[in-house]
Order: sequence, then C-alpha cells, then structure tokens
Amino acid sequence: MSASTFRNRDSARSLETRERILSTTENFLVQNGLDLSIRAVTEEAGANVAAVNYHFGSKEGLLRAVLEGVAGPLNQARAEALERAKAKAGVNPIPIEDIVEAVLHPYIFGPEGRENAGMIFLRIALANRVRPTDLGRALIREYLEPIAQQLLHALREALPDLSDAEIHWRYHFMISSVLATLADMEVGGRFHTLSKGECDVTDKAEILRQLVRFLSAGLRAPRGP
Amino acid sequence: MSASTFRNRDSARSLETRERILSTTENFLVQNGLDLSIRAVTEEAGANVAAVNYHFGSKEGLLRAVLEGVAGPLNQARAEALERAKAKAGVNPIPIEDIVEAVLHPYIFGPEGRENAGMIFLRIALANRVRPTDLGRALIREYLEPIAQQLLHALREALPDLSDAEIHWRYHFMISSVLATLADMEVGGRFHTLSKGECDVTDKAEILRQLVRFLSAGLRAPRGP
DNA sequence: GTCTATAACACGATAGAC
DNA sequence: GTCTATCGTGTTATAGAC
Repeated sequence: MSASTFRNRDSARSLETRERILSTTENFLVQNGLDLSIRAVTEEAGANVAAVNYHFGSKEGLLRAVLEGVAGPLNQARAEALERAKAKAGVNPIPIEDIVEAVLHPYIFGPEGRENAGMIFLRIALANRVRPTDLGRALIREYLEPIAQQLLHALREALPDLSDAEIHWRYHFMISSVLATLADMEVGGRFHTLSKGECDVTDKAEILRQLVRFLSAGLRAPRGP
Repeated sequence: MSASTFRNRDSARSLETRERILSTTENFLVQNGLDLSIRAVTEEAGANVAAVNYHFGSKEGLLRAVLEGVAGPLNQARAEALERAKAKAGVNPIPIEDIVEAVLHPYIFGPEGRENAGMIFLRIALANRVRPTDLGRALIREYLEPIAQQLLHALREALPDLSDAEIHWRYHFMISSVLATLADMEVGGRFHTLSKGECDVTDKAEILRQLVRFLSAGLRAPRGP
C-alpha cells in the first residue's frame, strides 16, 4: 500500500463516515437484531463514538435513518410482487400460494441489491413482540401497516368463506410463523441443531418453498363451525 | 390495621422472602419476558436487592430456580395429554388435531393451579430466538428437548408420507407460529390493534381452536415433489 | 467533522454492619 | 436473614479542544 492509497482510503473514510455507520448498523440489525450499542457499531465501522450523535442526533435517529433507506425499496418490491400476482390471476382471485409467495419473497431475498433489507424489518417486528416499545410500534405502524392491509384484503378475496375474524387469526399465525422461523435460520440455531443437518438452513429458496406450502395449507383450512 | 397485623405481615414477609421473589419473578417473566432486572423484581416483591444473591446465588440461579419449579408440572401435563391422545387413537396413528392440541393445551392453559407455567417457557424460547444465549440454550436443551423429540416422533407416525426433512420444517413452522403468536396475545398488542377488536385476544379456548385448525392443515399439506 | 473526556445513569454482584 | 454502601462495568449523550 502506497502513501496515496492510505490518503485515498482515509479521505474516503472521512467523507463517508455516515454511510459506513449506516451500512454497519444494517449488518448488526440483521445479525443481532435491535440489541446493538452505538459503541460496538462505531468501533466496527472504524468511526468515533460521537459520530453517531453528530450525524444522526441520537441512537433512535440512526435506526430511523437505516429504516428510512431500507423501507422504500422493500415496500416497492412487495407491492410489485403482489401486482404481478394480481395480473397473473386476471379477473380471478389471486391463488393463496401466489399471495404468500409475493409477501415472503421480498423479505427472504430482499429487493435487488439489498439482500438483507427484509431481514432488518423482520428482526424489528419480532423484537417488538418480545418487548414492545414506542419506537418499535411507531416504526411498524409507519412502514408495515400499509402492506398488512393490502395483504389482508387479498386474503379476504381469496378466501371468501372465512369470516373477517378468521382472516385475522390466520394472517397473524402466518406472520408469526415467518417472524420466528426466519429469526432462527442460521447455522447453530435451534432449527439447525434439532434437525441435525437434515434441512439446509442456508437454502433460501427451500425455506420459501416449504413456508409457502405450509402456510397456504393453513390459510386454506376449512372454516370453523 | 393493628400492630399485630403488621407484626404478622412482617413476620410472614421475613419468612417467605424467597418465595415472594420466586413468584414475582414468574410474573415478570410472563409479562416482560427475560428482560428483567433483579432490582425491579426485588422492589416489586418488597425485598432487598441483595436478597436475590443471598437466596439464589445470582440472577441466573434465580431464573433456574423458577424454571425448576415450573418445568415439572408442565412436562407432566404435556406427557399426560399426549398419552391420552395416544390411548384415544388406539392402534391407529394419533390424528394431527389431537397431537397439536395435546402440545398446545398445557402451554396455553398451564397445568392445574399454575396457569402461566407454559407462558414462562414460551417467553424464554422466543427470547432465545431473538438473542440466543448460553443460558437460554442450556435451559431449552434441558427442559424442552425431550418433549420436542416425543412430538417429532408422533408427527412422523401421523404423517408417514412426509420425509424427515419435511417433518422438521413443519415442526419448526408450527413452534415458531405458536411462540410469536402467544407473545402478542394481549390487549394493545399488534394483533389486537390490527384486528380492531374483531378477535378476542383474551379467549384462550378460541386461541387454541384457531391455532389447532390452522396448524393441523399446514402440517397436513401435501408433500413436496 | 473528528476526537477525547466525561457526565449521568442502570445493571449485577458483594463486603460488612446489624 | 436483612440491610446499606459501594465497586466495576456497561450504556447513551454531550461539552469542548482540535
């Protein structure tokens, strides 16, 4: 490495501290959920502790900035997937399988070029079940509520036999299953341990296939008496 | 209140500090999950901060003591429910509905006289998905592993078409759904808000019915190609 | 913009008086 | 057994030098 290499790197570092903190925070969110300290993040990002407060005002400001950058592409990917399914179905109601897949695909694979954007939201949604906070509730209402309503609407049309209450129950079961399932999809996790390598935890396509099969059947269960 | 009332109360307090801390910790676990501080617990229990260390050695010792007292009745209730379902089925494989109900009932209703014993374990299992710890893993292996194997075995017999991998996938989806669903079953939670009072979050029997219907159908989904 | 130093607080654990 | 007082460590946030 020459002196100019160092100069360039340092220059880039100085100019892009904000971006490096953002991207490092994303990684922390994906891997450890909301349980991060700005000390750990800034150290990993090669920045100073005070940089977070300078650039984002507070820890909450940093989190909001991350989600702000991630929500747009994610919601767009989800909306597009649902639109594609709708177009494919034509005048008929969208098949359950297609609805479920349209919702899950962006979460599991992420929008183009942001593979873990979905996981960030899943982590936050799950963390908010374990320990609800004002911030968590606000973020969910802000970023997740619209898509939830779209999804509920599609389910109602695809499952006209079910009462509104039953739609809500099953929607909630589905989301719950996805949240807790995907939070555990890592080598050394509970699922990996229990299944003794029988299932490939890293195969996202397989996760999606199995989830779609299971959840579609659950959603289609006969209505209660 | 007479002086003797106070004396009696104080005497009882003195003698039963250990028990009061245990029971207060249970309530904290049910309501807030693993995220408790011994300061908050002892204050609520009317005991001194140092009492936890005196009686249980450490925070971990306190948690282990709570689970030790709760695991026995819970595991017994689960084993009995599964045995009843087995006896009812006779030589036939146990129907899926009965398997699911046998597993869920003790968690949702708790063993006789310990209504929230199940919720304590659910909270801990879910917390360990969000943020795995050595303690959490140890507790799960110790208290939840045996019943998991029993359940997997019953599912294999009831669903002979499925590969072992598919059994594991669906088992995991089921447990995940239950964990995240029940963590949210409270007034003001996400489900309650989203369903706008359409579903009764406090009706445990209804929760069980809906869960059994949804999960049984999911488990019974046709096997993959 | 970046850093050091520090304020202000919460936590678990423990020594030592009673 | 119970208490107070304190230690050591972690956290966010901020003041002020550079």
